[in-house]
Amino acid sequence: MSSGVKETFSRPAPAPPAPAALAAKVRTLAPTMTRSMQRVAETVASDPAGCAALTVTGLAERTGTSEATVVRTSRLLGYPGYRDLRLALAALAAQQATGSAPAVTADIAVDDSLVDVVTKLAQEEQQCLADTAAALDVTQLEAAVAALAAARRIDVYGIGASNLVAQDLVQKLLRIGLIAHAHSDPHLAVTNAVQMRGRDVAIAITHSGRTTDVIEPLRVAFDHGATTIAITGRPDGEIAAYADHILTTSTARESELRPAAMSSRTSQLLVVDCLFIGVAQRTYETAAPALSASYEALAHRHNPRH
Amino acid sequence: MSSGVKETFSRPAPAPPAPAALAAKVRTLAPTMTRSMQRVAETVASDPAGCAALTVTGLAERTGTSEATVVRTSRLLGYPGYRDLRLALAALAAQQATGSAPAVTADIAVDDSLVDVVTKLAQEEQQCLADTAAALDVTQLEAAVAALAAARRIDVYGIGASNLVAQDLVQKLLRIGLIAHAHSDPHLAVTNAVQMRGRDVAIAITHSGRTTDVIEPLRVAFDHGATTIAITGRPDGEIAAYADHILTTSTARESELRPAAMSSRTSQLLVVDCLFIGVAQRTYETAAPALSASYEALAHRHNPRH
DNA sequence: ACCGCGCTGAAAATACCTTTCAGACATGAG
DNA sequence: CTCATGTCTGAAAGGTATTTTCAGCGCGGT
Repeated sequence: MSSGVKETFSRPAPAPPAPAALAAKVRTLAPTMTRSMQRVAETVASDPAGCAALTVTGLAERTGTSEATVVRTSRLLGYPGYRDLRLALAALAAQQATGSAPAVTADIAVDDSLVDVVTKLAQEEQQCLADTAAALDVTQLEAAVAALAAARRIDVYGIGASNLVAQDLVQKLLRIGLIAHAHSDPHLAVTNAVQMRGRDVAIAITHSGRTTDVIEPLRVAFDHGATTIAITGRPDGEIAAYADHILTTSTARESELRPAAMSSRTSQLLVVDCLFIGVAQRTYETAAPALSASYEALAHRHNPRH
Repeated sequence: MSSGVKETFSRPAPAPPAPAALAAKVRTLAPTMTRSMQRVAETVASDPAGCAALTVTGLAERTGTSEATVVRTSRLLGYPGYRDLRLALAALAAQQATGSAPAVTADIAVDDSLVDVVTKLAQEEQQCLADTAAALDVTQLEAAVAALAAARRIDVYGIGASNLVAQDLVQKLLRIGLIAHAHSDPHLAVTNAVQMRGRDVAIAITHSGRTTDVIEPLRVAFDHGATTIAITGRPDGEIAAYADHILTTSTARESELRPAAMSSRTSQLLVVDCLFIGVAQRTYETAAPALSASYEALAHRHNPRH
C-alpha cells in the first residue's frame, strides 16, 4: 500500500483527521480544490447526516461526479479515504443532533407528537430525580433509616397515587424480612396506629402534606410514642407537626396533562428506594439471604422454557 | 442484499437502528445472545470509539471471534450489517465525547455512605429513563395508544412490583374517564379475560416476559380477539407470541442490593406515563374536564387550614 | 492551430463485508 | 453410555464498497 504511489499526493499530513471543524476546513481548502471536488466538499459540509448514509458511489452520483473525485476530496480534507470521512460525518451528525436538541423542556402540549411526549416526559422525570437527590436531607434520611432498621413493625400510610409508593416500600421491606404493612383505608390505619409502641415506625406519604386521611393515622402513631416519618413535598405542611423525621420530595413542574399529584411519584419513589437500600445495608446479615431467597422462590413462577 | 437469504434471520425489523441507546440495547438483548456474540456486544458497548476504528476483521480479532460472529451481532442489535453498526458507533462515540459525562456509575455497595447511595440511585434511575426513552419504539407506542383511546374496556395484568405499575396506569386511565381494571389475581384475571371482545384492550406488564400468571390472561384475551399490549424487558420472550404491540422497557444495571426486578419499575412507569399522556391527548375533549373534575373532588379531602 | 498540463471518470484492483457450510460442542432421549 | 438432534462457531467462498490506475478531455498559452 505504500510502495507504488502515484496519486497518493499525501500532503505532509499536517492535519490530523479533524473531528467537528469540518465546515471550517471545507472553507479553508475550497480555493485549493477543483470544481468537482468543491461540489463534493460543499455537499458534505451542508448535509453531513445525509451524506453519512451514502456510499462512495452514492455520493458521487449525488454530486454528479465520480468515485475517484469523492476519494480525492476525502484525502484533501485530511482523511485516509472515504470510509473514514464517512465515519467522521456520522460522528459530526450525531454531535449536531445532540447539540441542537437542548429541548428546553416546554410543557407537554396537547398537540405534541408522541416522540416529543416521550422525550419531554423522560427529561422532566430526570430533572425531578436530580432535584430530589440534591434536596434530600441526608441527616433526616440517616435517622429514618436507623429507626426502620431497628423497628419491630412498620406501618406505611398513603392514599391515591401515594398509596402505590407505600405499597412499593412495603413490598421491598417484606423482601428483606421486616414486618411492614401498607394502609389505604384511613379507618383501619387509625385502628392499627393505636397499637403502635416505642420501637415501631409509622411512615406517611403525601405530596400535599395536607391529606387528612394520612395525617390522622400518623398523628395517632405519634401520640402513642412510635417513631414517625413523613415523606412529603411540603415540609412545612400540617403533617410536619407529627413527624419525627421529614423527607422532602421535590415538586416537579406540572402541566395540565400531568398534574402535580402525578409527577410527585418519581420523587417519592426515589426517596423510598433510598430508605430501602439504607435499611438493607444496615441489616445486611439478614437482608442478603432474604433477598436471594425471595428471588429463588419467584423463579419457580416463571415459565422455564426459553 | 435481500434475496438470497439463509442465515438472514430477519426478525420483522421491529427495531429501527437505535441511535444512542446502544448500551441499553446490549443489556436487553444479552440473554438472547450466544457467548461469543456477548463478547462482541460487550466490547462494542464498553468502547464504542475504539471499535468504530476497527474493521470487521479487526473487531473479530480483538474479541477473539470470527467476522461472521461480528456480523451476526450487528444484525441482532438491529443494524443491517457491520458497516452500519460501525457508523452508529462513531456517532455514539461523538455524542459521548460531547456530553463529556462519563458518569461511570459504580454499583451500590454495602458500605457506601447514604450520600453515595442517594447519588448513585438517582444517577442509575436517570440513566434508566434515558435508555428507555431512546429505545422505545414509537410506532408500537402509537398503535398501543390508538387502541387504548378507542377501547371499550381495558384490563391490565401485573404481579408483584409490576402490579403497582399496573395500578398506576389504571388509576390514571380512570381519571380521564376510561374503564380500566388492574388484576393481580391470575384466576380472576383469566376469568375476566374470557369476556374480552374486539374493541377491548389487555395489557400485560412483566419484566422477565416469562411470568406465567401474567402471560396466561394475556393469551386468553388475545385468543378472544382483544387487542393485546405487552410491556416487557424481553421483547423476544414468550409473551411476545400473544401481544399485538410490544413496548420494550430497558434493563437497568442491577446489583445485589437492587435486583433487576426492582429496578425495572422506573422504566415501566415511564412507558405507562407515555401511554397515558398519549391517550389523554387523543381523548382531550373528555379527558381534560375529567382531570379537572377529579382534581376538584380531591381538594375536599385536604385539610383547608394553611 | 498546436502543445502541454492537470482535471476527470470508467474500469481494474484491492480491501472490506457478508454468506455459506461443515465441523465442534452441547443437550436430551433412549 | 451412546446416539440423535440441534445450536454455535469460524474458515473460506462470494459479493460490495472503496481505492487506484490510466486514458481521454478541456483549457490556456504560444
